[in-house]
Amino acid sequence: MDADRDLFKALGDATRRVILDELTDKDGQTLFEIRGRLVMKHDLASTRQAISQHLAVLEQAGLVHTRRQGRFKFHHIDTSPLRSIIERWPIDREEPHP
Amino acid sequence: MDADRDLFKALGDATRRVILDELTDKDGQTLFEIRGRLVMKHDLASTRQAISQHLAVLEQAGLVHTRRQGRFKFHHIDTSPLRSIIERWPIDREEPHP
DNA sequence: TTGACAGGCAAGTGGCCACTTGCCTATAAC
DNA sequence: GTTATAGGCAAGTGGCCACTTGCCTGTCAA
Repeated sequence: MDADRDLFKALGDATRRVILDELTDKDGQTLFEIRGRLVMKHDLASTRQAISQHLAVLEQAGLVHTRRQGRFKFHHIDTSPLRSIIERWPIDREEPHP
Repeated sequence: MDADRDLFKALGDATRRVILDELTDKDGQTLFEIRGRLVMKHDLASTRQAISQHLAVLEQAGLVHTRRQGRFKFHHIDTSPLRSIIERWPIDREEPHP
């Protein structure tokens, strides 16, 4: 229940959106890989714990699926929940000359 | 700047999402019309002020445009900002048989 | 088996945000 | 003019949430 609440809550944070960006750029990263990218490319000095919690929120929203392998946990993006947004509020066709 | 911050903040509240639903159903409503619909159809006993503030947030996000006429102010939905979402994180093509 | 590495659990804290409350402006009907 | 209607401005408050902190579990190499 409350699937859209989880979805929009997940999208509501800027750091989580950047995480989705990085997973779009390179899917299947570990927590530490993601953290490295946030620091390098986005000057986001987040704690490991903070990012871990962000990933949990993204997973609950169905935007990220995880896969365990040994002591690694790989994170995979899934954009299909976003479809509910454009289905709920259809986007007007682009009109070339208004 | 921070256009997407405004956008996702606007979408982050359940009442605002219902307001977008109602404007999708019937565009160009006044504040009191919207309030009436929230009470009737969604059992949301919100104050006029609360809804007014919600509409301001939606307007700042570009999801709602307003038009004044006499003492009335009509609210029009604009879903085009939503396009940035699916452009940012492309939605995978639906695969009929995985 | 001992240490390093990848990740998890849980309590505490500070800031943002939704909502209320009270008062005010403007248009229109009587 | 007087009254009702439609909406606005601004300060105060409570709750949720991002983030930290401290400690713990599990995997692999040496």
